[in-house]
Amino acid sequence: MDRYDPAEIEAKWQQVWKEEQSFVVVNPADAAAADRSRKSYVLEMLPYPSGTLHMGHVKNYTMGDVIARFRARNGFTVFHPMGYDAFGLPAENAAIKTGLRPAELTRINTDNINQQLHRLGVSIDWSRELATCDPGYYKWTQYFFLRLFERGLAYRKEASVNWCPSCATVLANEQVVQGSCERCGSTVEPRSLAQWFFRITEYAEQLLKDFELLESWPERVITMQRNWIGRSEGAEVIFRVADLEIDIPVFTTRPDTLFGATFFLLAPEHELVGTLVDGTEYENPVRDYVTSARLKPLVDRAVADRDKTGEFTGRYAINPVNGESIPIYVSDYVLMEYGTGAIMAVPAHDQRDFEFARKFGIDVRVVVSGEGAGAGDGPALDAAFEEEGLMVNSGRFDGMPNREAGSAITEWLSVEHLGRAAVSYRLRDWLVSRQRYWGAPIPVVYCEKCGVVPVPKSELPVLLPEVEDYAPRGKSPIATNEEFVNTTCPACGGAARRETDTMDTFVDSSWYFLRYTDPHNDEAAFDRDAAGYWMPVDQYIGGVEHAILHLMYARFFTKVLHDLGMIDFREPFKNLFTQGMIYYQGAKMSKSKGNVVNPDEHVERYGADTLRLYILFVGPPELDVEWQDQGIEGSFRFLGRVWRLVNEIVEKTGAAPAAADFRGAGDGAAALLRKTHQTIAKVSADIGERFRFNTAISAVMELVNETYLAKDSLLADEQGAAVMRFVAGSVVKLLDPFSPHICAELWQRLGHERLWQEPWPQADAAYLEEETYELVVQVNGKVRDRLRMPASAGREELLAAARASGRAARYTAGKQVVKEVIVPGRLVNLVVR
RNA sequence: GCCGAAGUGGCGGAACUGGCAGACGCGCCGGACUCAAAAUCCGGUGGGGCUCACCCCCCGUGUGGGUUCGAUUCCCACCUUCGGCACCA
Repeated sequence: MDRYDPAEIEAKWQQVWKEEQSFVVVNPADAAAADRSRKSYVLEMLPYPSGTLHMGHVKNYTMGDVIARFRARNGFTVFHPMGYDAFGLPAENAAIKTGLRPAELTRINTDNINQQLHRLGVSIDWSRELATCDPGYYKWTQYFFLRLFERGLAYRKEASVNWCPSCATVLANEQVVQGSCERCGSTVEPRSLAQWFFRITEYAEQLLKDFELLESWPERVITMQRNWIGRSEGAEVIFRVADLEIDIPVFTTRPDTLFGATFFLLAPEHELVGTLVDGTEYENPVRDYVTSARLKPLVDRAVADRDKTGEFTGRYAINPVNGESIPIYVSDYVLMEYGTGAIMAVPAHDQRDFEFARKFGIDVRVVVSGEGAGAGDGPALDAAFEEEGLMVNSGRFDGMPNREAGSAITEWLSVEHLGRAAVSYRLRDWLVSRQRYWGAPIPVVYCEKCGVVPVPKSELPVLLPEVEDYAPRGKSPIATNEEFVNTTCPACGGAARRETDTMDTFVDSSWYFLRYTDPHNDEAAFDRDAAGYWMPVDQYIGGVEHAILHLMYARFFTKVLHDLGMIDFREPFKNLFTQGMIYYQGAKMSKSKGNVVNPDEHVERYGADTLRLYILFVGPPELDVEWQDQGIEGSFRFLGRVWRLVNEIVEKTGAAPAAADFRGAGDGAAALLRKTHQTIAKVSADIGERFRFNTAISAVMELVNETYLAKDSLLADEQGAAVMRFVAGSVVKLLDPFSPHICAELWQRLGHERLWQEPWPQADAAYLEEETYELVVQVNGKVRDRLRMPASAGREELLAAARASGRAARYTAGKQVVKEVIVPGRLVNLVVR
């Protein structure tokens, strides 16, 4: 018997798969009419090509491959493409360091990853490979930008935005974590800049509602998105500024507390602040306050337990429900980006307002009174009362439950044209401009005469020009390329300047799954029927770190494309699986912590089959797991064990077929057959239904262990040998999705061809049933005996056997049996007193 | 502070619908093979007690309570760890 040599076997089969194009699928000739019931689109999040793949990728792509191979063997036409999220800052930063052009560097990295994926033996349709930095791809990213622009969904606006000083670019809200840049960790600064946004807020309601179209998504991902979108129901109420003919609307979720409003607040950025104070004695202090608030880092401003600050404007607002004049202040705890940037403040029922009122000596008026609440009056309160209760001090609404009163007040406001029911979202529009080089140029020009003019479709792509220096200077490096910048206006033919910002790379990855369906199309981003045939993605797999970012942007894009009439579905990913992270030495594997385990070294040392097997065996795929250096050794040993077992069977039984019917086989053979069918059933369910690859693998290990023990006696006779061949074939088939190379090889040695085209084994119910089982006999819930019983035994028989048990009798002697619990197939519990 | 996930041997982890806790793997211990070692094959391995000959008994799934004949599993309270959100009116 030759030794198990993974390097040789893996190269051999990878070559076969490449030559035969084993995993290439073609679009149906008439995609619109084709039967879609047996197609399955299995997709893993595309990698960002930063050098090489890490263990997280290996886990991601192995999981996807197990599902892809499993479905293919179960009769599905599996669509399993791959590409590269190739634009982005790291390539550019590395280019600045190494002097290589980002395009070159990216090419090197994608080639490298392509090779790594081949070496892992992932069953990918390589004919559809794409990179988002190819002009043939980003042409369509730019095209979508223009379609959004046409619809008013892409717009340019001057706003206070998040600026990362270290990346020297602006960031979307989603890319700011706790006031810091998601990528580099620097503290983000506010800056007022004119930037391009996508109007994702327009889709806030759809993004929430369409969760119901999803088949299976992790609940926590849905929750995270729901929280991020942050829908609040309430009312918009109009307050008039006394002495000035100005109306200021506010948004509140508590219209029931309107009678308790004792002051009014504007965000420092509110456009009316100047109007209120200009020319008054309050102008200077208020302007000073606004200036300092604007300079404050966003992190500092977002801290909840910070002392409340503010400035009185000298103006008063009139409360529409009771005509009272309440003072207007400016305070930085009011955010311009949320609601209307102005609020009515009800200190008795909002903790933040309460703190402000106490500091500034403003009245606190209770209008909702409930149990445990300071039913007492304002001065007695030591905290805001935010619970439910009955209305007081609220005119004709007194005595009503506050929830009811909220609706009644909103209704009344609406009749009087002083307000209306309203919904507000926490979600902000998606800021897509970036002042960096390595991205898709935003396809617009600025003309002195015509203003903002979109580049016509026929002139796409707007090619990313070469530049001398990629270093970020607060402006896109492209801005230095005069040849690029200076152009003519597509509308009037006059002189114009190109936009020099590039798009956020999350735009690129918001539609790549559609491009795979028709990757070489020059006429369109994709063919409608091809996309309609393959989409939506049946199983999407990736890291939970994209719960909000990529997954929400891709959902948004899909909805826009639906509304543009380009596709018929509104959700891109029907089922989502989020994998856990890999820990090592107690911490997340990361370059900065220096605790990375390099997959290449392990492929070299043990082979891809072992690495794939181990990474899924180490624990449940959705949980974070700990990488153990010695653990992988065990997986390698196991594959060696399988190798020797199957080879020995081949050597000793020759090419004799595995007999189909083993009825009448000896006891040992029958037991092993039963185990085999049980294993087939378990592995099928674990992969197909539960995604529990670790237990599927351990089930195969059990079968292999039992086979080793039965081996010598079974190989002694002909029928036993036939059983052994059947078992060997089953082991190889069951293990194939995890470790496809060794299985392909062993399958060939068993006298067959192309394991990856074999149908998945089916468990025969006739073998699953055990004839006897071990009945547990309990006394008062404690196990006292185990009896072998026929599977057919009835309740009476089980009870009689339990009562006859001598061991159990020791605990029932002299006592009275007050209850008998009989669970056929499991146990009998005698309850004694 | 709010929301979510998790807590089981020396370690990674099993236990599907409330029914034998610790599958499988790692590590460790012992045996076989070998001049020897590696590799391989076989066996043992939660803790404690015992007339420790493997009979047998007790304890044991983060902590404390509860429901139940029976709880790793369900309920309540708490502790710890990780993730998300956090002045969003």
